[in-house]
Amino acid sequence: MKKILELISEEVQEAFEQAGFDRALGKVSISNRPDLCEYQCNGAMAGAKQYKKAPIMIANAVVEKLAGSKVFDKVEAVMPGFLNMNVKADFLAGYLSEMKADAKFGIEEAKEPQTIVIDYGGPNVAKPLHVGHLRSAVIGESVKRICRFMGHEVVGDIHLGDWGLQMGLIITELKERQPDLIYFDDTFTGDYPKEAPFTISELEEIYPTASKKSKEDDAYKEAAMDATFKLQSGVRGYRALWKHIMQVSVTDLKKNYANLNVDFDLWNGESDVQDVIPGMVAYMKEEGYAHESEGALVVDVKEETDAKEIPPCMILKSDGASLYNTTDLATIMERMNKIHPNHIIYVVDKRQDLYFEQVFRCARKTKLVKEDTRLTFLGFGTMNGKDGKPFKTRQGGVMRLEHLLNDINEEMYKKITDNREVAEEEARATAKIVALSAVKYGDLSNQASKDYVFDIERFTSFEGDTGPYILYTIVRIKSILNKYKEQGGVPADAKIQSPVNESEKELMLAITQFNTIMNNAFEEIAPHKICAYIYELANAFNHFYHETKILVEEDENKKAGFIALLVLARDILETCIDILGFSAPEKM
RNA sequence: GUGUUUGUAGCUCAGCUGGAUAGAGCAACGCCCUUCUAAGGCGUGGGUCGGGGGUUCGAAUCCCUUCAAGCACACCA
Repeated sequence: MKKILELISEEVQEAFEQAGFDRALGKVSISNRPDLCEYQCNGAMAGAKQYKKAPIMIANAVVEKLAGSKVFDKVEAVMPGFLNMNVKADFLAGYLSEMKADAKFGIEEAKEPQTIVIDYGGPNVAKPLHVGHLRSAVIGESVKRICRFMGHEVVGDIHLGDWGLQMGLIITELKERQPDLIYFDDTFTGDYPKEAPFTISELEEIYPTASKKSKEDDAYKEAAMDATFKLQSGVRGYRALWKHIMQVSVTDLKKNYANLNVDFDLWNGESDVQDVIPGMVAYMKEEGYAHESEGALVVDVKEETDAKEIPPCMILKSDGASLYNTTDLATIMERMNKIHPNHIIYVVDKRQDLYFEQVFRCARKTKLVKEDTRLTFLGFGTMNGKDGKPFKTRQGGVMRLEHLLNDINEEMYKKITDNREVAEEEARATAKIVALSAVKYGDLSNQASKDYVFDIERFTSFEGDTGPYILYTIVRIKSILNKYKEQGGVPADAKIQSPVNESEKELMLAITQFNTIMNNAFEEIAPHKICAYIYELANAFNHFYHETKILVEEDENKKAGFIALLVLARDILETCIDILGFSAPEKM
């Protein structure tokens, strides 16, 4: 269904045309002076030059044509030429009724659904997730849900760092510790054990140890590089160990991501494209895209319009080894072949901006992607501590994601039990739900591209622009609806009525924005717009709640109208938070 | 050095495809619970939109310039 602004604009555009002016001038927007009106149109001022008329003259002429409109309650021309209008109560009620009857509250799904791949620039295996992985997961998950809600096909790929030296390091360290493992016996031809010879916590300790040793000990580093080479050339025992590392890591990663309510359709990684790299490199050479430079194989990607020199995109290092670029390009090629995406969105740290610019240009130049395939770099900013510097533990180390989440759960639990008597188990469960809203809302309510300050105290507060405040509002609505049911009412049967007071009308107006907001959030890939919207909606509800006695209303018709509005408000709020990637409890 | 991003209230942030008096939240202060969750609501104070030019009937928003901070700049990812 049409957005309310479209409906209103059409009405005003018609009036502009009837008055002898260009239709296009009749575009209506939400009023930026809510004290004066609900909607405004500035077209009269924009058209003044073109028609050599004073703006107010044009505005007056349009007002005249709008007399008797079925949409507007009030239309007036104000100096110097603003058109101010309020909509009729029954028009508004009619619009909301339509929204309520629609499965997606008025959102029209894309007529030509696109296939969108989201690349989370995933974590490295065998390393615990840390706070740096939070944003990619949280933002990516939300972007995925926004796109899906708008009717597109989305494939989320975690894209693990599962190849290269880090794997060689782990294997080397394992060999130091357990040289007798059959994986290191070249003469062994039987089946390797199913169980990995290490646990996740050992693995998490092995990598940093090995990494440190390799920096201090050249022979060790040599050994690690050799192990990497053996792994990559397919030595059986090494491959088997690699599989164990992968299996143990991925199991752990899945558990951690599940706690964040984040999941991926594909658990691909760098290792998945190794087989296609030689073919891709050969292709780039044959077609003359790639050439040698300082011993390395590169593709030039600079353009005349560049304000600054963009270095070439390196395909192979001078020792012939592949690197991140190679893998990413090969991944693009594979995706084009297997998934045929219209659009690939990379949700990665914004510091990789230049790097991705190179990769994208290279992919276009070498025709790995079709001309109309969109490649988007959705770079996100750093998560800082209260001091404005990158978030660290109290000791100054990197904070593990698991610990961060535990801290917040704990904080939330404390708040919940401080506030009222709740059974232990229920308090824990509620704390977990609310804590997740705190983290995700805290992150998503900021523009993705900006750095932001992670402040547990602020995020977990029930006051202000926070996740818990949104949940509290939803729970409040649910509570009223439950009481209504206890009284014998059936919320689902209630019909929207015309608003009976100002705060109800304001709530209704806020609800009508859903369609516009979702479209904007999708177009601009901007989850923070949804946060801003639900905050406004929650405020509108709370205001209405305080002005209006709902359950004690004696006029049953009016009461049903309130209830219908609450049902719609709840559904839209819950839809929005679901799109943001969290949910509301029944009680809190 | 080059490029790039950011600079809005004491703090954390919206607003940036130009429109009327620049908005929220937190913090401060003051009201509102015999009434559907007061984990709430209402209100008050607080701003050279980094500075300076320009374009425009109109600029936080567009352009130029300047200052400050962050980040990036081919064999890491």
